[in-house]
Amino acid sequence: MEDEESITAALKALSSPVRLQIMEWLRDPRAHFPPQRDGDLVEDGVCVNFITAKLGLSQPSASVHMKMLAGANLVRPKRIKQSVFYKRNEEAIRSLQEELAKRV
Amino acid sequence: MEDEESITAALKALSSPVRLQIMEWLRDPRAHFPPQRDGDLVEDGVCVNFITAKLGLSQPSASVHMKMLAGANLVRPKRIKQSVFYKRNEEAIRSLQEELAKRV
DNA sequence: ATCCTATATAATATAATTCCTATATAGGTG
DNA sequence: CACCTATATAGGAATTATATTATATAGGAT
Repeated sequence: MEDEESITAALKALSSPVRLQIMEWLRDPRAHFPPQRDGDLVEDGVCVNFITAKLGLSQPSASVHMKMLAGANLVRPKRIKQSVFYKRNEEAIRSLQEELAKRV
Repeated sequence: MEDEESITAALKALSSPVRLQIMEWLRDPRAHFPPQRDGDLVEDGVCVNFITAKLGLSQPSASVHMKMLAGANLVRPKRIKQSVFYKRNEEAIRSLQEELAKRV
């Protein structure tokens, strides 16, 4: 059971074409990103650096987008060495969809 | 199959607490709105006038919110006499949820 | 320590959202 | 027709979102 605030935060996070695109990419990291040295694409997540490059936005913009997705609990960050890797939070995503089915 | 634009439009429409609330009310109009003279709450939809009153916003603000929901195809307007009645578009809502399950 | 790479934060500009008041339009009623 | 009710549109103010460049911080490598 989520409160309305967390639901609208998640919906707002997803209502940007840029962030929706990121979420889609993260469903199948191996299909969309090159192999990484320091973290496994699937196990650990995708390095922000690669997401930034693929987006074609500035590094700070990408950083903020990822932070918003993380703030909505849709992805989770993991720091390895100097890099941050983002991975989908499947449980929270499922819970959002359930909550959405109840309310909308 | 919906295109990304219609999905993000729908998500944006739902990512406002006000509009999410409206969508919830419209799930069970009889539980949330008084009986109407000119149109059946369930068959025809809920009169904008009642939605406006329940929201506690100005009439133009309510009008714009409803227009956004309608623009995202989440509700459908029906004009009877001088009033407009809004009803959920269950098919489009289901289709959005399916599309969301595929992408997010 | 110095340098390099990766990410975050600050400052800023522009655009979009959300609300308001005032006004216009559309449709009935007397 | 004049008038009333219901809804939409226009214009404007405050807030939030999205992007940028410049700078700060964090961690490794030389």
